Amino acid sequence: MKKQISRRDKVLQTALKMISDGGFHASPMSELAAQSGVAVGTIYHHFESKEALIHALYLECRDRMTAEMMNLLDTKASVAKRFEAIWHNLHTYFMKNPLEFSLLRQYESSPFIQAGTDEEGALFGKPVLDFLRDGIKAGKLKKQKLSVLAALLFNFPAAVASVEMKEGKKQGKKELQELSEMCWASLKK
Amino acid sequence: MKKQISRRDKVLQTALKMISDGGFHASPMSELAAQSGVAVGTIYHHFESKEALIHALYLECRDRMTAEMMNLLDTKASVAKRFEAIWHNLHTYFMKNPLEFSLLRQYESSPFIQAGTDEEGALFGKPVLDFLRDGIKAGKLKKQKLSVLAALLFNFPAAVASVEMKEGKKQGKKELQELSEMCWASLKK
Amino acid sequence: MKKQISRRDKVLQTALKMISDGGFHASPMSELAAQSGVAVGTIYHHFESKEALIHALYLECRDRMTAEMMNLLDTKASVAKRFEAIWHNLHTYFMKNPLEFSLLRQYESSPFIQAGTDEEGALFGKPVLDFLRDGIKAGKLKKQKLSVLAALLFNFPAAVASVEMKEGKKQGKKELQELSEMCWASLKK
Amino acid sequence: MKKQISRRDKVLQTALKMISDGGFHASPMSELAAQSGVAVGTIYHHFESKEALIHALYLECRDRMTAEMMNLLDTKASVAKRFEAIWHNLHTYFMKNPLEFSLLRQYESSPFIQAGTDEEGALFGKPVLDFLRDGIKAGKLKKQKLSVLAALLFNFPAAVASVEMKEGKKQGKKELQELSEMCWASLKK
DNA sequence: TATGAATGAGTGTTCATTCAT
DNA sequence: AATGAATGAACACTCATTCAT
Repeated sequence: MKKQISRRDKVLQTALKMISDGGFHASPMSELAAQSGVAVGTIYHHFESKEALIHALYLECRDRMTAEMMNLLDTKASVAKRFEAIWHNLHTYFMKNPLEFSLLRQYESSPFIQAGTDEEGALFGKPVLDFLRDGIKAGKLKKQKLSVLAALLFNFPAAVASVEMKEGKKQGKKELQELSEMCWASLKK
Repeated sequence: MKKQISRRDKVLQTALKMISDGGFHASPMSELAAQSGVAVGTIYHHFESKEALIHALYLECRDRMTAEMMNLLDTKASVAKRFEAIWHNLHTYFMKNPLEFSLLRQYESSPFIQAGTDEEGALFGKPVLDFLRDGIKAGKLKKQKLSVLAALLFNFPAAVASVEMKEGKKQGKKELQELSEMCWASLKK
Repeated sequence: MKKQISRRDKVLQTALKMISDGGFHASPMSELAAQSGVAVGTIYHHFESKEALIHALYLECRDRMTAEMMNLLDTKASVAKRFEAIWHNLHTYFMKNPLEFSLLRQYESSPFIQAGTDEEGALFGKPVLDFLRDGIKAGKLKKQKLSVLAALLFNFPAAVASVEMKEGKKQGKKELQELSEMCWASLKK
Repeated sequence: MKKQISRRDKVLQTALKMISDGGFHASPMSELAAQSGVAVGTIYHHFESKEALIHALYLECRDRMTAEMMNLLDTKASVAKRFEAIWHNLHTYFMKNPLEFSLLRQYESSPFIQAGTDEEGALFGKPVLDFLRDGIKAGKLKKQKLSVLAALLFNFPAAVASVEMKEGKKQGKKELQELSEMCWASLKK
């Protein structure tokens, strides 16, 4: 039982690394198998196809991201405070998990697979969407479409993290705080 | 002479369509040749490799985008006014050129090739960067790194356009105006 | 287990035939696969590349040639006697294995690959080189460089066999005996 | 008129270099044209096909070799003396013209083209064959087939030169003289 | 479950040759 | 003669997937 989980997870973990490094198409199943220490056939016992494997990986990352965003969130704090916390959580997640970040971005911007993505509310999980919905309803956030606000909430810190990674230079605490405030300035009513 | 240009351009045009539709890897050279109405060898006469072809395509899109952003810009207008114009120009470019938009996003978020991209000032051409630089110097824009401001300026309308396309529903004029202002609220000092 | 060996050997055998007939470059992998009754991918499962396959084939032929040369050799006979036996063995090998002979000559005179060839003593295996070395030491063979003597020992019967094949007419026993003696007259001290 | 000759010769000269370096198949016509400073089409004005070009090149080399072999030959000297002169001439030709040597060997041992080779007496031109024929008739050379003697006369110094080139080390004068005598010991009656 | 040899359609790329200029 | 853009069949090699063990 433990072996099964371990194998499946090892494959996903290796896949994350390979795909982040070189993209979907530079990650052949044979190589994935070799680096994971399992046989090719074994991967096909756990995932129906390469596409299914990648989709599973995407879902895992997405869920981890959502979980991280809501981490340690004081549900009684003001929308502004919670927004700030979420923003930093998200940015931190990106910076601490560059592989997952890379995968999420690749997946989002690729015409690879489109079906199934918007099934469950796209990019963010329910908790985040609820936060945004409530914020609008409470008159604290701009009255734009939920999907638009969500996209902005994702892309703002993503753009920042992307630049930091590309330039190999992290933002200072002060700049980061300001960036969080800039994003808030944009979305708040 | 005319034929040469025409062939090269036809290939680039077809490539844009194919790649936007299905991604880099769903665009075989043989198919590209067939759809372009030229022989495979002819493509290799104009581009050293598939990679070179895609890079050339990316550069063309990038330059067109930059040109569109600065279109009809009143250089004497205030930074706020010019910002607004640029924002709308960019958003309009995305909406009117979904193929180029898709390619730009794919290229940016792909681990495909990284070298050579940041050579010439990355995402935007010089005119746009000059505008941002001047805005900071004049105290009208936030004092953040140029590359960060540029990334935000790109990703904000991109996120909006992306949602519009995904949902197949254009934003209303009023919403769009507000979104432009939201972005400005974020970057202005 | 048996199947594996059989497949690999079938490929090598077919390759020998094809390459001897038409040369390296008239032997496409696809055709080799077809004539071997295996899939293209299967060849690549056994050999890293076409070059590797050819090199493996060369090494096999070389080893078979060396083995044939030393066949039934009376180690107590005089150098002259053993030389004669070796010469005839080699000539016989050439005549009985025209495909291998052709491949060896092609490989030797081709600028195809040079590295790795002289690693193990070049053209002949150790037993033959030992015979020559001992012959020199015993004062029975000319005091020339080992590699030169080896080259002569190879090329003399090779030249003879080559003419026989080209003209489609085998040498008579008497002529052959004289040719062997001619070669000995050349190398003996 | 001068231009024509010059162009044709430049092409042949470049082809000799390219083919010696990398073989027939690593010498594309386009590259040959580029390195020769002419257009591809121009080559096809002078040679019917790549094969024809290579054959022309082979014939030129063969004729130069024959001419060199008979260079400064004292027609009144003994067969032995003339043999020695021819042997050294041939060896010198090989060493001084490694490109032509390489080409001749490649051509000879390749199943590339076979027809047309034995048309005119194969490897050597008439003067050399006449010398051998006369030597046999005069009872000074072994009574073997002309083609066999010719093959031996070619391959002996060729083998020597080949080793010298492979090992990057020329033979000393004394060794060379002995080698010439070894060859003579082999062929003389 | 696990294995990995086998498959073969599909990929990027090459290159001898042609032909309009 | 000379040019070189254009052609497209042919090539070496890849890789998602299957299946007998």
